[in-house]
Amino acid sequence: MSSIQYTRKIALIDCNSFYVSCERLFNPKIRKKPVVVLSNNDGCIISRSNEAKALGIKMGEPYFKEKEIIVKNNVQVFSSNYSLYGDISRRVMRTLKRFNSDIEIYSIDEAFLDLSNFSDNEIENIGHEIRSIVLKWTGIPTSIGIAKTKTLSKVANHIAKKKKSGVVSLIGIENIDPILEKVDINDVWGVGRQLTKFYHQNGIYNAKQLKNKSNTWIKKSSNVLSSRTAMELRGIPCIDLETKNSKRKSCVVSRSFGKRVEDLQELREAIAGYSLNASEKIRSESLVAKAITVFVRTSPFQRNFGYYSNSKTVDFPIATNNSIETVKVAMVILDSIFKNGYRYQKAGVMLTGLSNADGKKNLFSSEKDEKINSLMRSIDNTNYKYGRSTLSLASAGVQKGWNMRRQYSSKIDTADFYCLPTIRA
DNA sequence: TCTGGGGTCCTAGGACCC
DNA sequence: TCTGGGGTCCTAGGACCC
Repeated sequence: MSSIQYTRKIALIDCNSFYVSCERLFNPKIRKKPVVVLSNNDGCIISRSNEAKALGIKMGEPYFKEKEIIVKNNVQVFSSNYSLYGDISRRVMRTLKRFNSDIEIYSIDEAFLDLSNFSDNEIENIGHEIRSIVLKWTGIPTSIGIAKTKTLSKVANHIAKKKKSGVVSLIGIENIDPILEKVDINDVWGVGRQLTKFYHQNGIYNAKQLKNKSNTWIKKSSNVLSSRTAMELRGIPCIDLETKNSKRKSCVVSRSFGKRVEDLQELREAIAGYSLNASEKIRSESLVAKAITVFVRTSPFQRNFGYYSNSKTVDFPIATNNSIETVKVAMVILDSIFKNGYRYQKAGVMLTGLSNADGKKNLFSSEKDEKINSLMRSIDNTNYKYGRSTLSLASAGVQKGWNMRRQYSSKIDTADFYCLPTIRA
């Protein structure tokens, strides 16, 4: 029996220590050294090189808690540089698309790729080919897991990360139970902290045990999502590849402040800026929002000054993406939830109920709307040409004493001509 | 001193309707 | 005194993901 088989095959391609790898691209001196990248505001550690992991530096830990290890071991530290990472990500995704246009870009550093059109016997080689081409063309190392379902390809990827070859395929393996038995339940895609606790209470500690549990029990004692996970572990596809770039349903812009903010005027500047930002984002995707939410809060970690957190949502009379309108409503909301005497740590704006903007005329459309729309377009164009926030509204402020900290930025921006690094051939 | 940001989906419960 | 049953829609909050 050597007939050629074409079973369903989903690959999960995951960039290794993605942010660290991006920084290393332009800085060969840190290639073999321990490196970490910090979250916005230099708050937490969100990417670690293998050398940093080996030192015991934990994912998601506050930077200040790991500072001692970092200093002692001369770990290289970077503030996050999202325009750089976004640009490198697009290059990686573009490269992947050459293998199949049926791709789901799952996050900045991960994509699912349908490889069903390759035969079972050649699939592992294809995996190696993808990996080496991505490395050659973008400089980014990846791990690749291939299996019949997305959940299983996550499992395969998890194993691939620990292998030198970086590629693991579960295609054509008759009995995968021995493999699943070695996968902790909390490493299964879709099983977080709460579910892990629940499964442990019920004697389920690894992926094999979940796979062999009855669906009715899972659905009854948990929910449909959990039973889908179990089905997928059995090789039955329940979660489709989402290859169509479907439009998002909400848009959030929020930041922690570089220092605590107590003054309403400063909060107003911040919220106005976030509103502008969010409006611009949804305009660029031709969306309009049905409602806007504003939230403010003090630090949940330092309650000695009292804790306060509040938010409020207001519907627009007519769905909009107009900055002037979003800022105006946001200011009204902020004034209504602001309370004096607190040290605010974070605030944000959320645009929800997004839908397509095109051709949305209604009874109340007017010439004035047209003028505003064209004003928005010219703001967007100018900002696109001359850099972010060239044109803004006065309410967004210019001082921005609350702006986030980015002490360790590599200042590399592949989208900004003046930041372009030079590369030797 | 210092603890990120941006998403999705599901469920329970309330409001409302007939 | 007696106080149904079933449906839809919306929202808040929780859990999960990266």
